[in-house]
Amino acid sequence: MSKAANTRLNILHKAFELIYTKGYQTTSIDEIIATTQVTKGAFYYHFKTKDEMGVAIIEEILKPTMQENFIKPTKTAQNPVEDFYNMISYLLLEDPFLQVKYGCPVGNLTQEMTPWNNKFSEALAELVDLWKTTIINSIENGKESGLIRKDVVGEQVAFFILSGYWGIRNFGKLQNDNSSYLVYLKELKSYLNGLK
Amino acid sequence: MSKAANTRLNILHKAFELIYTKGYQTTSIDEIIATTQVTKGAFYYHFKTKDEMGVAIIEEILKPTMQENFIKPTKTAQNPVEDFYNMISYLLLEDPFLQVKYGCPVGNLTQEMTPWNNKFSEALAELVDLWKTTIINSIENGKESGLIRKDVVGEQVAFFILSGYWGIRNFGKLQNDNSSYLVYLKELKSYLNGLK
DNA sequence: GCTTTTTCATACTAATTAGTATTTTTTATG
DNA sequence: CATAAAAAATACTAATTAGTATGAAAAAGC
Repeated sequence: MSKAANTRLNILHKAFELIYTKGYQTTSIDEIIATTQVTKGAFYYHFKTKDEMGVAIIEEILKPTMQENFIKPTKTAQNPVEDFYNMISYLLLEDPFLQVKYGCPVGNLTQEMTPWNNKFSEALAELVDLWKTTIINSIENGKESGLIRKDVVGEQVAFFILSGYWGIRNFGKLQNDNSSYLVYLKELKSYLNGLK
Repeated sequence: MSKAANTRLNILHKAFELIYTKGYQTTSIDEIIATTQVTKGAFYYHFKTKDEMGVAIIEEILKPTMQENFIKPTKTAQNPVEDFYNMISYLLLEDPFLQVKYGCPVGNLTQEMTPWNNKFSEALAELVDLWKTTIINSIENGKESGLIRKDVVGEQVAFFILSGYWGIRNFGKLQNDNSSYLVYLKELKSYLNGLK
């Protein structure tokens, strides 16, 4: 990787971490360049505006991460019900990057930037749609293989699961401990079993 | 109501509307006093800081509203399953103040202010706990009257319902139309029926 | 009516913000 | 090596921010 591409990625990564923990609006460019040890000239060489950087984070950091962690695994998936539970459980309890008190990066950005910034909205909507579609496909597969009831509606379940995930992430932020996660996961398991 | 108390409430109401639509951090005091037609002197007479005003909004605007709309109605509740559905459905589709594109005021504030502002966290946690407890009580009543299965765990269901609500509100913001609400509500009904 | 306290108005400050203008250094290319 | 282009460094600006200092008007108490 060229040195220039490296500084660019460095900015994106560090900025993402700051934004994840502090929020987008309250993370200043001065703060970003201070933690990246990059000057303002370099920053604005790579990004025309702060918002352009924000969208780049979504497309170049969040999207690939999601592809890798959520989309790819379902290709080799066997049992949708178990897979969904494991996916959510992993994200809530085990993912090494995500922290209870900071919530879900995608959820945070969605909450903060929509409906005021169209570029953000579009980039985030694309992400979420990708995830949603993956879940729907998984459910359809499950219906064909007989692991899921035929009358289950994939889109409904997808919205239900993802909404619950975003919501409980917000509860986690509020309470700053994962006890709510544990309670939630029990009910999620019960709900998912109802799809069989 | 005295004139002073009136200006105070006026500030709280207008500020709340601005914060609901724009977010807390991006709503400036200058903007608040401009829309309220109140001077900075008056503002800082009533509130020592912006954050103090923010907490006052939670306690003096959001809390009473929630009491009136969520807590009170359950006193005369008959069927928990139907009541939950109607409550969420009303909030999503019919409440005259709430708008799809602006999400849930409590959810928004939680997302934006936790875990960085303890005062906000505490005030919000109190609110949410109130709502949660109400749901749990309602479920216990339902279990006694035989409308809900005995093996249903109230706390789990409460978290599940509230999480879903917060989450789908975020979806609404993202898409800026209520189509996701409609899909979500169908699955919610299906889930709630499973509690019978 | 006079005084005190409450309530509000005006003008300011110091810090922070995103972004720019300009120059310098580094890298690529012939 | 020479030159051009890419990448980065420095110093600045104009606007916005929360909050303050100080004084004036309104209301309350006697």
